[in-house]
Amino acid sequence: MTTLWDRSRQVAVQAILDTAIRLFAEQGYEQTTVAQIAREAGISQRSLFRYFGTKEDLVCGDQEALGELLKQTVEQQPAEVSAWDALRAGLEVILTANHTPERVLELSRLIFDTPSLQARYIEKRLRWQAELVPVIQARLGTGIGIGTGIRPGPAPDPRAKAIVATVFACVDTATELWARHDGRLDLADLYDQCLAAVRGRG
Amino acid sequence: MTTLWDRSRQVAVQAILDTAIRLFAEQGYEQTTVAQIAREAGISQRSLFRYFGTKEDLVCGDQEALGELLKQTVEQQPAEVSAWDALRAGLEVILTANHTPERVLELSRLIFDTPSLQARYIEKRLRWQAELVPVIQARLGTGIGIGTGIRPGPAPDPRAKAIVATVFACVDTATELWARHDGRLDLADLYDQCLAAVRGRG
DNA sequence: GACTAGTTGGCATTAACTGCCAGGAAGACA
DNA sequence: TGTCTTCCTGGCAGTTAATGCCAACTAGTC
Repeated sequence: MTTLWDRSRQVAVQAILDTAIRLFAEQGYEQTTVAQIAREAGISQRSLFRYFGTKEDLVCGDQEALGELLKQTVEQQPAEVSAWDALRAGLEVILTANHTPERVLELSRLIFDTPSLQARYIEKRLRWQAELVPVIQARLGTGIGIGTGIRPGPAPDPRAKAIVATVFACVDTATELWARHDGRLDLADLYDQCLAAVRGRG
Repeated sequence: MTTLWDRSRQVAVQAILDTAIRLFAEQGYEQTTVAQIAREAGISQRSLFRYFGTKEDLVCGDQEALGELLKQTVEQQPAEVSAWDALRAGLEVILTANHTPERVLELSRLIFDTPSLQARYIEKRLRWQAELVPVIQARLGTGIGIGTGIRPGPAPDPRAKAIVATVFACVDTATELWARHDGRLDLADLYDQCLAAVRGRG
């Protein structure tokens, strides 16, 4: 059941978010203070920090949910799907599950143009990666029988970690290019090109 | 000519660095304040911030020079060396040009255990990547003749960017694994394993 | 209509920085 | 050697993000 508190909270969150992104776009991220956002959104600074733990969360906040969605999608791919294809399927879902392309573009530009935001974004992304590694690890274990023995000792298997990191490197590369070209190119296309350049097929 | 000012500055920098890293290792990064570092290093807080622009620079500071070295090494590889091999050669140089392995290990652990440091470290690394992309781009242009046309218009070529990003993703993966295993594994070996997992050879 | 529980806003505080200015030490020059 | 310039240092005040605490408030409960 959706209580009035929930509703008014959602309204407040949306108002804060709209105000913040508008101000960031107008004056830049660093030049906008949290106090100003709170003032223009009609809320106290203290409450703003209760909704969004940090200023950076105003931009990269709702990525936790997205990460969860990504992980579940990858997990639910059929067993015969390769690790690469499973990850690709997950990314596909995230792309379409996103907000309006305009806002995504706006946020992407903001992130790639603001070093501190970029750092925070990467930090969140690293958490996605860490969660995905065991999923990919499992998928690798069943399918292949390479010499890289998976001993149950301290010997690590870097493959899953490397694959996940590479996929995200390509996503990043594609997204930055996409944002720098104002979204006129096809993001999935760019990603495929990146992966082709790396894996040498295509 | 090396003036006394230069010398005493180097001494001060070293003292600050030693104090900082010791304290970080003892109490953790977040739990250590800049005021404490300054006090124990016998310098004013104001001067500390003149030497190191930010607290994070105390850990990831001297990477600018390393980035330059990396770029030059890659650039100076013979023309017939592939992009991948050129990058690998550059990494090899950086590894050996590093400080003592103990300190590298200590710093790596610190970085991988502290989210904000990890993010900042990657941010610095992104700058290396950006500088390397044109170098790799040139190397790609001469050697290969794939259909991905390099038109001199707004159409971007994501290949170089993707390759560089992937190489660094593998470096990261290998370094983290290496640090987590207290440096008992061979870093170059781990890197090769990562790349093999990604490119599907080996 | 009272009671509980969750929410909000103000106040104080901390920690990372930054600008400003006075004082001091290094180096140049007579 | 004495002076003068130049650069460096330290202290102080101020800004900004972020956190803890407490009093006032308000939605949901009985």
